[in-house]
Amino acid sequence: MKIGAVRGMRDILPEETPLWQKLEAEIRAAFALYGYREIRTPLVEEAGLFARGVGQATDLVHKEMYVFPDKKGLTLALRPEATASVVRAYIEHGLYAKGGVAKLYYFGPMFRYEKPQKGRSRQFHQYGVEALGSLDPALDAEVIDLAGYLMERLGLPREGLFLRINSIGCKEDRARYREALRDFFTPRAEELCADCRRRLSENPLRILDCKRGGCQPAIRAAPKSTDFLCAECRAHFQEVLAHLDRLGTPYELDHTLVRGLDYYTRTVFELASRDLGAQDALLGGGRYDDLAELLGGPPTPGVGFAGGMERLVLVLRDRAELELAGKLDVYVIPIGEEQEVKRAAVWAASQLRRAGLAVDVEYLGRSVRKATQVASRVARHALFLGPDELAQGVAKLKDLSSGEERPLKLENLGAAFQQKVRARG
RNA sequence: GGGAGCGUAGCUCAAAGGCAGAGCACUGCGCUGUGGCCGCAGGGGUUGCGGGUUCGAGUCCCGUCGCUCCUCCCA
Repeated sequence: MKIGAVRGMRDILPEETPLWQKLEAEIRAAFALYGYREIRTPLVEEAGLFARGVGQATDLVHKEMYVFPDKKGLTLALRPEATASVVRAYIEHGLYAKGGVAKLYYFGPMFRYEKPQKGRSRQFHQYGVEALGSLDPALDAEVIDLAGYLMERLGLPREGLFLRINSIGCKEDRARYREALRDFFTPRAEELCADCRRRLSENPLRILDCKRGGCQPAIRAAPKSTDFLCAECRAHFQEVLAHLDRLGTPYELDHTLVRGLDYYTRTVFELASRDLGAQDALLGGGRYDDLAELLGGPPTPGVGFAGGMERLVLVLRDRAELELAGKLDVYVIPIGEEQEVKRAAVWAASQLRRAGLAVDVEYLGRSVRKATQVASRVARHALFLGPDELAQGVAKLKDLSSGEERPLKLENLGAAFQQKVRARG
């Protein structure tokens, strides 16, 4: 092996790209139906955007971010997620001044320096939506409904999925809750793992995320964030759930769902698959009502989610009955060594392409038999062109499913082909 | 960051210290210029990389890189 792809980053080969294209098309279509329009932001941002927006203390920023200086000494970062970029662009271009709710969606690679495993790589691809400008709990519900609709549209059975939801309240609620957790866990510190004892001082919310068996009894007994919601946040959350009930969306209240990014407020949710391993979250999101202000813009509430393409591919690959082969219309096979013939073959291919047909030419000098065999695999028709045909001004067109073969005048070749094929129905 | 397993042909995998192999794929021939089946032949490899032990290493040891999975975290 001379040189290979960088660790945690992989090539998506032509075998797989049709599935990716199909998924992208479905996702775009679903987003469009819910009123979202695409935004494309740079892959590179000032590192400070994520430090401030996502949170300096989060794993994602202080452990997993690709950071590098540019030639002028600016500290740049490959984006580890897109919400901060989208909100930055929203502020920078004054999209709030256009009034209404800004509904934006994005698509593209993200970068996190992590140890690769199933469903987790260093360059991965996310799709996501952000709805900026409204506090309405109906919008939270709509975003969650969009996530559910997307999964339906992709053919993922509802039984294989589950929606976890929680509310972590506004900034003030969270401060009170954080203190309550600290008060609760401090006397029980011996029951917690080393990581959690560290979290106790840094960010007690994250203790709830711990998956270690030893910590579970304490976590189960811990106070719930929903018991610390102010009246407004409580009403907001209840209304979100009421909408979900009305929409017929099943969900599980999960008091340990806090998510790892600092900007989240109020509603947080995760849609996970029962068919994946340890990395089972297909998409996750929530509300982030303080983010725009934190990044120097006007106070603007927002809600959205992000999903992982690779995980979608993992779940969908096996059940892809999608006929994605994509055969050529014509495979042109020049016969013999004569340059005159070869030139005519290349010319014929060019003519057919201009008539809207997908065409390739035999370039490897394989035997006619072999070339025909290849043609039958990759194309619907073979077009034979040798010295005899050239002398008569024709080529022989063979239908590779029926075996039927007919001469085709080279003059006006594209039209002749269309006529021939249509005549047969 | 911690742990476990695995790296041999394009792909899937054999070779348990002694000649690096099979199936599939690829190319040619049987069939001179026409596919699907069958038969025959052929091309292919620094056994991930580097070191060590040994008369001899794909095999044992050390290191390194990569992959897979778990933990952690998250999409």
